[in-house]
Amino acid sequence: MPAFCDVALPVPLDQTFTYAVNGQVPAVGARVLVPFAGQRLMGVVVKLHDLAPAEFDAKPVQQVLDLAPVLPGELMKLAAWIAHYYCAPLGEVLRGMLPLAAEVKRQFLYRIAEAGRRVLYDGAAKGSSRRSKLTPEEQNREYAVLNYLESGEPAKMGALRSATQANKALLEGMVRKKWLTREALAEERDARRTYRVAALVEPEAGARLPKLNDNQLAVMAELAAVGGRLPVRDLQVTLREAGVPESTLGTLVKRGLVAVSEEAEDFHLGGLASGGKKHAHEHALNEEQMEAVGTIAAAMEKGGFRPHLLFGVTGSGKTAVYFAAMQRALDAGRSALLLVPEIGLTPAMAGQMHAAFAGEVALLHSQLTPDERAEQWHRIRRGEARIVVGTRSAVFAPMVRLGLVIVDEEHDSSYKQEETPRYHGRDVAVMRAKLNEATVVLGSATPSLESWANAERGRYHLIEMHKRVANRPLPAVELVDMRAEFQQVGKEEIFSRRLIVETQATLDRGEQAIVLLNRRGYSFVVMCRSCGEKIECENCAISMTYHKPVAETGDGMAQPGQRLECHYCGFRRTVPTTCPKCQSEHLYFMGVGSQQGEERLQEIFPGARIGRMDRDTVRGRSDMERLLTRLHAGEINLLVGTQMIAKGHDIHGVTLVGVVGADFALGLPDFRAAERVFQLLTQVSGRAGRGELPGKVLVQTYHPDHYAVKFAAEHNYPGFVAKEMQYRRWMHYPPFAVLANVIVQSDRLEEAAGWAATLGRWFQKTGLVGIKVLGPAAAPITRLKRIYRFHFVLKAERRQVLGDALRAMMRHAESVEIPRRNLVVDVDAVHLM
DNA sequence: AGCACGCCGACT
DNA sequence: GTCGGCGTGCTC
Repeated sequence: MPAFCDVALPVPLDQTFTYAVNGQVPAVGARVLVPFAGQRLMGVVVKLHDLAPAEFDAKPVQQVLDLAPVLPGELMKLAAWIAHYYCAPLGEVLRGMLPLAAEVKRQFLYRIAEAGRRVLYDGAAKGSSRRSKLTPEEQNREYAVLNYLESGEPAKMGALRSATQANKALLEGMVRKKWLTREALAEERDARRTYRVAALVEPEAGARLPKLNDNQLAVMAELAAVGGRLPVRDLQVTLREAGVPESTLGTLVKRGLVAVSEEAEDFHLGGLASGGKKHAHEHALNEEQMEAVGTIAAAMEKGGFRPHLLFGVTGSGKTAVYFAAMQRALDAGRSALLLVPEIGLTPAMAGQMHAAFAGEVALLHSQLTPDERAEQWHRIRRGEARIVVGTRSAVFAPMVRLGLVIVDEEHDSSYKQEETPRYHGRDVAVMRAKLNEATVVLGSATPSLESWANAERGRYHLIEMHKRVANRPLPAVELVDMRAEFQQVGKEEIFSRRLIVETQATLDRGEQAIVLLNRRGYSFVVMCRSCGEKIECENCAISMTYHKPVAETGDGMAQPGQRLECHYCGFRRTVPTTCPKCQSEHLYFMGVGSQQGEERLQEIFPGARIGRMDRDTVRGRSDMERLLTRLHAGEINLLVGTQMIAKGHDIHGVTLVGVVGADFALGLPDFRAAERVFQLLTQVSGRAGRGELPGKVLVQTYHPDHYAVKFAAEHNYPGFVAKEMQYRRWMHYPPFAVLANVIVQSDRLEEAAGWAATLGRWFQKTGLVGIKVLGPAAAPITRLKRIYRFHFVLKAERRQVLGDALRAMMRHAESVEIPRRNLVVDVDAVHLM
């Protein structure tokens, strides 16, 4: 029996902690409850051994939470790989893999202390309370709490709250005064939600039906009418309407005629689930699609790790290929995992999934409650759900016999997690497939340069689909030179005359148009004409965006009032009438956001039925669903929105796409700017002409000669990628180098600057071979959420060299006492902000 | 990250 | 002489 175990805990420390095994031996991959710095934490066992630690006494494990590992071996390996590759603490990686946060609820056990007893016995009149800042009522509650605990029996906060109305702050205050002691308690709870089902009990052969009264007969008849089974809550509704008392069901249960059992709650799909398209994978596939499916299926059959890049133009029917490939995986007795970008998990996709795979599907996305998430997780772990569709973190789904991993829109930057552990879902998916010896397919109409390079180097097998389904043509793209437009019109207008004419024509023909305006809000800069100052967030070095109040819309959706908002930290303030710096009244609102676009379109096209799709109008899952339903039904014929509208929606009536200000990013100092613009233009263009009628795209641009814009207009991905590769090669950027962004941050400017300088000197002195260090420099966003930030960019030709350099830097940072939390390491950073 | 522990000013 | 507010440092 091993004497010790190493446990990974969810703390930002690059180490595991050793505990003494105490009685039951936990398995590697099982959860344990351990004492840690006066707390009780849930951790995952990563190693069992007999090596007694020399420098400290290992405390005993408090409780073993799982007999068997919650995480199978390959997920433990994947976690270790992520921790190493992304320089992240293993415990934090593991925390991100488990949904079980929902199952371990942190709680405290309160007990009366000596001082508390004295207060209670010496009586309320005595001294200390007079000086208290608490209200008399709060003091009364404190006494109630002391009374409640007087017997010496400890109590949880829940019990104290219901008995005395004490809240957390009150109890914490009493602990501080030493009236109470507090003991951390982590409690496991069953995250499964269940509901009761009533079912008719099969009568024994030959048994005579016992005598029943009218009420009882009514219940039996109701159950028989629906096939013998009905959830109790539904049955009760019917009975209430029929005037049958609820107790009747109980009577029937007692008489053995009806049985009531607990069943796991099923996952609810949104309203589009049953309607609309069905059996996408049964549609006739065209030749290219068949070939793609064949290639993927052959790879699965051969077995082993086989990465593929599926490059298919927008509208080429990649989704149908995914469905068919997943069906092949099921047929082979394997399971399949489909990753989609954050916004890509549209209700339509969920509906198609359910139609195609019914009970085999588990959906994992950001809007599940912790309980729902845990439930899906368990269904997958038990092998009940063999088709899993989800966003980034679904890459950790505990699949049984995983045979196929698909990453849809693999270029999408939402696969990159922007907090620790800063992993890239696509790259983790590839590693996962490798560990599981599964086939992996990365799909996109605009593959990332990294993936394209991997295909060119022969590491990924390239599958191409050049044709749209039903031989539909790609839309014609026309560039509108906004510099010429300005010269001709003589003033700055949001929409060009060309776009207005085309939009009008489209609406007149009874077709639909969408307009991309890739900024939220009304105006994204508020500037003072007197002093040139832009209004910045109090917490961040970021311009605040003006949001205009909107009159109450018909559907009862209340809109927030007039305000300035920081899109990074969420800080809001009222709109000043004078410049905060110089008191001048000449404040100008500049930059057009989607909200202003909508308003302007309403003025130009008063008859149009306009809808807006951005993070302000689409907050919950149902918002998106409602908007898409109205769009499909033609209730909306002109949609304006941010890049949200560019992602994957399949709306057949759309024949015109207008693009406004999407090339703005080309002016930014970001080596991926061209790639981003190309992807956005291509993706949004792909929304046009997906139905019977051909589509058209108008791109308003100030950079009509830029290669990203020109190649996007020609639907020429190979052309774009060739040019962009050249540039990346010259500049030693990915995919010709690997890169990491290192941020040094502190709420004190001098501290952050000092640490950055210290590290800068170390880099210089150490002279790492094979590494190029840029910096230290102020980060592009110098202050974020009240924290000052400096950064370095590290580039290397070899992955190994980069990792070694980062780890050496982290060791040095530790030796000069730069706290770990003030050092952010972002390997393969997508945004260098 | 939390959470103890300890130092210090405010108030009786 | 207490209370409680916050900065510092450690966690198997």
